[in-house]
Amino acid sequence: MTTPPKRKRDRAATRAALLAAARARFTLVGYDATSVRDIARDAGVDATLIFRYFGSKERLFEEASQLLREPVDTGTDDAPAYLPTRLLHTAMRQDEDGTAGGQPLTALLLSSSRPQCREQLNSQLYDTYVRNFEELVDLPDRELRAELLTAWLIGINVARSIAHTPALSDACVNDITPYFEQVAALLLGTPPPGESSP
Amino acid sequence: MTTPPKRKRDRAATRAALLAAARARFTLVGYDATSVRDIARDAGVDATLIFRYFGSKERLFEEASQLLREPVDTGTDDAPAYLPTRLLHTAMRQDEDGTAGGQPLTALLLSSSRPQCREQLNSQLYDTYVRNFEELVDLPDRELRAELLTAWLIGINVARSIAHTPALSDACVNDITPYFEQVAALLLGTPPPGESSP
Amino acid sequence: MTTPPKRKRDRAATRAALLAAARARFTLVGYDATSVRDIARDAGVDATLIFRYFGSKERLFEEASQLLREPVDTGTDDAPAYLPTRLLHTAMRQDEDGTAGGQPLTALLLSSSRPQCREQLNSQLYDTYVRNFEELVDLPDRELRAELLTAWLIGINVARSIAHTPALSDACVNDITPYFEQVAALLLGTPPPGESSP
Amino acid sequence: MTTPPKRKRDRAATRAALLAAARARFTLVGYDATSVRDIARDAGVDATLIFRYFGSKERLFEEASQLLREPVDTGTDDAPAYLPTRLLHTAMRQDEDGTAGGQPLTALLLSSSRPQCREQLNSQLYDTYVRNFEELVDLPDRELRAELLTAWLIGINVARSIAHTPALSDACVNDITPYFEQVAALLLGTPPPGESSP
DNA sequence: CATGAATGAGGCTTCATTCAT
DNA sequence: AATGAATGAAGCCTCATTCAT
Repeated sequence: MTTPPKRKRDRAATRAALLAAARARFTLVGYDATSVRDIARDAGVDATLIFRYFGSKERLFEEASQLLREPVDTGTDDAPAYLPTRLLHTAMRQDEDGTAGGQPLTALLLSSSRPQCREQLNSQLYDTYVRNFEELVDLPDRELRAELLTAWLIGINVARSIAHTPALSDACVNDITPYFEQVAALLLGTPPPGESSP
Repeated sequence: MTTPPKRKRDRAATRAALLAAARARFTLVGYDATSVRDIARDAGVDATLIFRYFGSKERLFEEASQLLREPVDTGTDDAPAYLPTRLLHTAMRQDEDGTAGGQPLTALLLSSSRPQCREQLNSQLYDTYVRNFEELVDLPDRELRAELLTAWLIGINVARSIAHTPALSDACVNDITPYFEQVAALLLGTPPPGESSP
Repeated sequence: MTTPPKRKRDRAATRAALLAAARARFTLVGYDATSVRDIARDAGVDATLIFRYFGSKERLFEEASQLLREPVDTGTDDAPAYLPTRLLHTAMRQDEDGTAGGQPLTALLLSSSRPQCREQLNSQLYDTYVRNFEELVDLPDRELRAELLTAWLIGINVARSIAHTPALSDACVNDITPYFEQVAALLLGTPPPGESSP
Repeated sequence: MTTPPKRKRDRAATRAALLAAARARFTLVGYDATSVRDIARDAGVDATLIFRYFGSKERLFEEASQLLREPVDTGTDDAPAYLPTRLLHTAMRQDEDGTAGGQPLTALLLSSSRPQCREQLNSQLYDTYVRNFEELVDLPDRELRAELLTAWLIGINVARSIAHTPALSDACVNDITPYFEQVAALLLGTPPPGESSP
């Protein structure tokens, strides 16, 4: 790519650069191990601007880790059978962005020494995954089943972005989809989207 | 007796106390958020002794997370069908220990900002879980299937010890075992241990 | 009309607004605790204009505290017996101005960490009070007597604008005048203005 | 004096040195204009020790400015006529300590941009001076009379330690006592301690 | 051997000030 | 002429670590 020599005097661009750099760092090493100077250096600007634009490192983190708050189109009106698959894509979205994009889930996990992050992680997991899965279940142990499937998405994320286990790191969404759909059907008690078998 | 009232620990006991305190703290909040003074206070000794006995916080962490690595009896000679269930117990062991015991996986995850931890996490996951699962598979995508099941164990651990999702946090191993055995059978292509269905 | 809705101040008005805002802030919390952005916000203009118009915060302060220094009509030609009373009015003038006016003495006191302020405070005290009192005295210890009376005016000012002691804060000049005239007469060795006794 | 080459590894001595240095600086230029590094340099120790021994700059200030809290022997049982004189000594105590001692009143005044300091100043003034004066008065305007005399002590302090007016700065307590006793008698309506006239 | 005083590096944050638009 | 983006210095504070005692 053609890196511009210096992006200057552009509020929106600087803010975005800081946010991107923060997302990348936070996703890579978490909150504590990231210094505001690191972020600023990556963004190519002065560290003071973080406070100008975000108020504090903490608020920058909140904003950077809340990308997942994109409403997660929970299936407008197509068959609910495809909802699990769509959430799998959400949890693995990192691929499309490239590494620099930053997976909010990873960032939150790596920053979980902070109590606020644990809370945010918990509520975000519920809103994004558990709640949606739960609505599909019509069996005993609804909550447990939903959380078990959510846990799997968490684990897939960890394996890929933190532990870097080889097979899962190399796999793309389509490689995993058939397995996921089978297990989702089993846990939630729903029929799989098609009749495909891996 | 002539010994002063304040108990005078011998070298081994002090070392062990420090190690235990370190393990507990690292499991709770990870490397960065744990200070040597925290550990020393928990152990009831002076912080300097950490450097005397371990050289540095870093080496204390290495040793503490080594200790966390127990050989995991990989199924001595009983039916291999029970191996997944045994590894589920390993991943959920936290309950029996109480919080202070320290879940190796949790500690490593919370400290994953450190590159060494990632490597250790990766190799430990492989040795403990992936390798064992892999040996049970006799289908294409052996590695991927093994890692997918491992990812689930990771996720269950995270959901319980970090995110604290309600249903999974309250569940005990026996609540989860039936689901796990079904999914394991599905992913690994092995018959479930009994004919039980949840 | 073609002028944009946001009022476009002319140079003089902006300068005056900054000066007024500066005077008020400096009087309230002194030099160190006042930031240029505070002043600019109060004046409703951009902080840069402070540097454009005054060069630096320091020079703004100098000018603002110069403005505070009004010539103090040292008794044109009426009976000198009324001079102390007039100076009491000067020292308590804050009431008439309202808070925003800025009491020179208070501003200088609160900014006395700066050496320049101390000098200015010293010379201003001399010019305004000590010198005038001294000329009334025809006894030994002229200077000391004049300074003792000046010190009282300082203390009254501090009690009212900084320490906020209740009775003195609520009192108006007329409540204090009789006491002051008695003490002034005693210290300066002059007859009191009238024969009034409190 | 024979400055010790280096006072080392002595908790009490280091703490005392820091406190003395802090008192001096705070008395000289107030809270804002004093940096912890300044204090530490004056004390000849590392700035970190301020946090080790006092917790924060703020708590160091509180401790340093509370010296006046020495109970101020409010006249055990001798004639109350001597109380004003004793309080004059308190307000001028700086002489005995030398400049380095630090007058808490001065420190509080120079730090009055901080709201906490204003409160502390107010309550300390009341406890030390106003309340004691008030008890001597048996006339109307008790509170006002007491505050007026207190204001004078404040002003004398300011004139000597901040404004440095020449005559008052050179004077010692005995030079001022006769004037003070006369004025105190006048304001409080009490007979002067002896029959002395200046 | 053990205690704890001392240190230096680095973290977050705010401020006055300059420079491009 | 005026706005506000950018900067560098400095401030408070915490941490791991070393050094006397």
